Amino acid sequence: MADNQGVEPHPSKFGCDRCPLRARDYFRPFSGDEIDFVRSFKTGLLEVDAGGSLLVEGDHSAYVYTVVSGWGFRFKTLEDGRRQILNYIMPGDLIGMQSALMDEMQHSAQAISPMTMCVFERRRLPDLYRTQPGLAFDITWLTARTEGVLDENLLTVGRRTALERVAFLLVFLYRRARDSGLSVNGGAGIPLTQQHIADTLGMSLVHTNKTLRKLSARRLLKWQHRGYEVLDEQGLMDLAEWQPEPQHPRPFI
Amino acid sequence: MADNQGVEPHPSKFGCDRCPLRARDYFRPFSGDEIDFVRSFKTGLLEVDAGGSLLVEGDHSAYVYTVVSGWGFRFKTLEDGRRQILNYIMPGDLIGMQSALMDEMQHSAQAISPMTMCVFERRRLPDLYRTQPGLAFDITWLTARTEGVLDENLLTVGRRTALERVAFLLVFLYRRARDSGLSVNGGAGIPLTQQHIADTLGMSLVHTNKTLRKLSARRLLKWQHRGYEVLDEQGLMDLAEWQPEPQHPRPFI
DNA sequence: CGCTTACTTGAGTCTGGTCAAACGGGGTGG
DNA sequence: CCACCCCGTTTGACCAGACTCAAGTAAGCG
Repeated sequence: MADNQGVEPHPSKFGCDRCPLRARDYFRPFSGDEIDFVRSFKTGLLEVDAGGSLLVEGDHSAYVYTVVSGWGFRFKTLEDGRRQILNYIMPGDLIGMQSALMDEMQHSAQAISPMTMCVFERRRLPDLYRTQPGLAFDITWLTARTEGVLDENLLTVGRRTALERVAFLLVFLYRRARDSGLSVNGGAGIPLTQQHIADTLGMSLVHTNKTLRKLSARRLLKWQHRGYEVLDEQGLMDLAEWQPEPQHPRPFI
Repeated sequence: MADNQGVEPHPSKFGCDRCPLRARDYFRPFSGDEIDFVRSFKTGLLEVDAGGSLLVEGDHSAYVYTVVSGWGFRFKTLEDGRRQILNYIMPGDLIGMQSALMDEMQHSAQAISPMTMCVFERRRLPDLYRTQPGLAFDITWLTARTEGVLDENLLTVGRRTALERVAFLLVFLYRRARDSGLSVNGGAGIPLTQQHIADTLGMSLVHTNKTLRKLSARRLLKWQHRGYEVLDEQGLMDLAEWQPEPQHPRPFI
């Protein structure tokens, strides 16, 4: 599983100035001053096993995290156990801001693969806003981008058909994972189960399976135990009536 | 309709120091310095008729807006016209940040009642981040709160039944409108059509109507032309398996 | 008063859900 | 090394919640 990560598995031995994320074009470069601040802001590195929980609904966490490697998802549940996956978390993502701002976490998050995250203390956030306007702007940017993803997910779950939904989710994840530096050989490196897909798209497990089979029959993708292979990226995007927004160099902290 | 607004209909005659929003406990107070900045940041006041559009998908708007009175909604559409309402916009909400950060608007927004909004130039945002960390923090706060609302909506559309969905949406809107200072006599002041509800919850118009009827039969609410009356707030919340988060004094700009 | 928009209601259909059972591969203890 | 088990996947049969179509009613507006 370690080769799913696509980034150095032990980033702890690097300072922020050698952060493995920084090496990728996908992310925006920092000024020296910013790196210095982030280094002082960072209080540790957290490693979580696959399946481990990152955030728990109702918690009052004192930390926020930036994902360095691996991936997971955010979700909410109803009392009777119905679960809705909200979005997926990949390297560069900042999580836990909600509890930092609202006191209490209103969702949970779980690791799908082993993950490592940089840990920051929330009580130092005001400090960041006071002295690092550029980074503060980045935090807003990241939050707004997540909002955009949620918008699209809502459109998907609310208005797309089952076939369109699955097509959308799988190309979307494939592209985003690729961009984030998670090594995805045609999607095969994405350790999803059909239950994840079902819970993301508001569908039942059985119907998800049948829908995947239809996509296979159309030669758009191939499902394989805990993963899939994208056979026709454009075909999937067309089916989902979706075109990705143009890329921007993406900030992170 | 003017009495739906619940705030002074011509706030243009006030400076920011007498902003009608500021009078409500619901919103957090500003420092004198902050008010001065916001006053200089504000470049005008925009009035939009009911049904008018606030933002258009694909636009590169040079402005962001704070809603002063009235209300509307954000939405996305698929090429064939299927529409998904993402969330509702009420006084105190900041809209248009997405285009400010991503260049291009990825959703549209429309007024449901007549609206007035304060207009700010996006090019001055870096200025705000540099000199007003408190306000910058507020912007992040607002963005994160919208994200929380979207999380809940996604749970609703993905995992709640039709009856639970409608119950959820209508108490949620009722409570939030009340908190924002929109005068809602039991919800009757909320000028929604059943089509709005359908498009918010990912349901068809016909089924929305039948579901509303069931809620009426249970004496939880009463629908009346372009609006509704909440008869049993707690009953609706129970049915939806939803409890609101505790209130915080809410920032705005 | 006539037009338009919003709401209602019934009939019939279908997408997607539930239930039930079985398969297959990887891991583990004997 | 093999038997067994578990988790994830697959398939079929049946059911139901939600959709579409169609038509009619009611309420505001000019």
